[in-house]
Amino acid sequence: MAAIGNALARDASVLPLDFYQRPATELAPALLNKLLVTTDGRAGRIVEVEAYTDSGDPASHSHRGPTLRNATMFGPPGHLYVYLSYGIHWCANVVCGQEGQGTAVLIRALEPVAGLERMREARGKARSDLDLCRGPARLAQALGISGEDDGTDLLRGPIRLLGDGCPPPPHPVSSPRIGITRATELPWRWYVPGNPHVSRLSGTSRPR
DNA sequence: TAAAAGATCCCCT
DNA sequence: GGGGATCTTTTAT
Repeated sequence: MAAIGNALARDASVLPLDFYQRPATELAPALLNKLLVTTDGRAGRIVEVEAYTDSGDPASHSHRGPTLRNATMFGPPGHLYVYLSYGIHWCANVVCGQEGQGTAVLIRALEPVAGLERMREARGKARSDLDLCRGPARLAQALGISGEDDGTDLLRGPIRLLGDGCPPPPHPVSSPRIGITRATELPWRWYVPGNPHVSRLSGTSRPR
């Protein structure tokens, strides 16, 4: 599409490896406004993220050490960790830090930028374009991300992360993480203030 | 072998 | 705004 075509032509920078080689709490706000792009032309701007740090974080999948499911999370940074949530929903994370550390950033919401027709097809239940990518499982469905994409190299594709030439917002907002039951006091969720595609504007995590 | 929990979404009121 | 769906992964017995 023209939108993504122009963005690629203006600044097609794939984010380099060292962009990912830092703590999740640093990478998370830096990911805001970056572009998640698929080879078939779907793209979204990241507007909401959450940091999950190493085994010291009781809410992180890496808390109890490596398992079959979270193996990608303990792999090299710059890769996509995709897992199945509640037995139904796929969610996508950006692996960061150092290999073996087990830290990643959950992508919670995107603003659709290109390939909206394909997103609408993939998200038949979305009642409006605002619901296409608002929520971690929704954006995965909209972009066609599933378990087959676990371990994808974000520098090579088929799913890639682009710099876009657009810096993070000058004043990203942080709040507690959503949907977890442990370490709910840590303000490790960041979002672009005022963006309607953010899943929840005032964030408080809900106990189950 | 069994049981419980889970980084959610959707529909209904 | 609230509750049910749904099933994989992990941990306990």
